[in-house]
Amino acid sequence: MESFRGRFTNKIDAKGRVSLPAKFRSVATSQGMSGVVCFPSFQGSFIEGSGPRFADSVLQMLDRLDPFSPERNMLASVLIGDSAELMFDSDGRILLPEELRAHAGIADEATFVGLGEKFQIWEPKAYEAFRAEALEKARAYGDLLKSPTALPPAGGAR
Amino acid sequence: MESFRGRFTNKIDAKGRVSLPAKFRSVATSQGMSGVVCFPSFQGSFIEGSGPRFADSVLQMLDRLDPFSPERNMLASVLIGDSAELMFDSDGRILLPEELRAHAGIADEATFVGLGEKFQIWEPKAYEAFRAEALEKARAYGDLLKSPTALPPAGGAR
DNA sequence: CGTTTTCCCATGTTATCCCATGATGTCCCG
DNA sequence: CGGGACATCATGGGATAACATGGGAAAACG
Repeated sequence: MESFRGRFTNKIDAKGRVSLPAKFRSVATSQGMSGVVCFPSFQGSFIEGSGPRFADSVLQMLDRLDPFSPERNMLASVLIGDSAELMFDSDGRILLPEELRAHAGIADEATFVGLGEKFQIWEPKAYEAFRAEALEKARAYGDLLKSPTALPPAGGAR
Repeated sequence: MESFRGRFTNKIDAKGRVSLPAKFRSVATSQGMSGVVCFPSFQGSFIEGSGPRFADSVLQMLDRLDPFSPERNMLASVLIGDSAELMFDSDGRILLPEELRAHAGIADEATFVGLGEKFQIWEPKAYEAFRAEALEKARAYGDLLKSPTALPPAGGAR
């Protein structure tokens, strides 16, 4: 099962187009969609994106909440209301909506970060800062890596 | 169950290509992947690599965390975002990304070290130095290796 | 109509394929 | 036991394809 992996920084042209990294494109395509689903993160200034599979599971997660609860409404308005289905053109590019770009503070370059089932789109420098912090915290969170099915011996991340 | 074993030093050509040792190649292939997954170690200046089995176990571990939790986000950024899927070409070579090479200080030669479920890629001289130290430490750590048939099952994975 | 989006083509760069070479290792047969 | 004959492997280089990127023209939209 393919997943989004790796980090790529691409340019945004005058028309607002940006190449979705070829590898991401093939993941989305393998899930049966000639595009990706994107929405603003509610945790920071970046964009969350995924193929149809994860997008569907988000819907399922929402359905587990009380349909009229304020929590569900809030989450749904961001995860669904603010989301966009971005189909890639014949050259594999997508058009990032102004709103999403503004949310992430993206001007003329965008960094795509693969995270497994989903990926994120960042303003390059902002990601650089986030990553530095993540690298540090990762050590602290390392304990999570040792859980149940345990990673093979020499443990990947300590 | 095959595992990565042995040490090999190969040259990197002008295009950045390097032969994955044939034995490593067959391990990856036996796990169903015509390539390997590599990422910068956050413990030192070398590259970590593995076949799909180990890589998938990392993905599964991440899937046990809530999809939007900061923990998952940070771990995935480091473990997946910084990793690269390197498929070998028809001659069994991989193309080491500039970033990984820089992290390991690799110029025109790379040393592959098998470690069982995963392997590492080092700048030859750097590995030489590490190995000398490892040999010494191994003496002290030797006690940690308990016989599998020893009485108390030493509880879980560490 | 004017604006935005989509399609199509051009270009430079990078990655991939394909073939050649030499070195090493393996196997078989005398 | 020795000596090829042959496979495997690492390595180099030229040719080809894939990719990111820019721009013009057609099409859709309001």
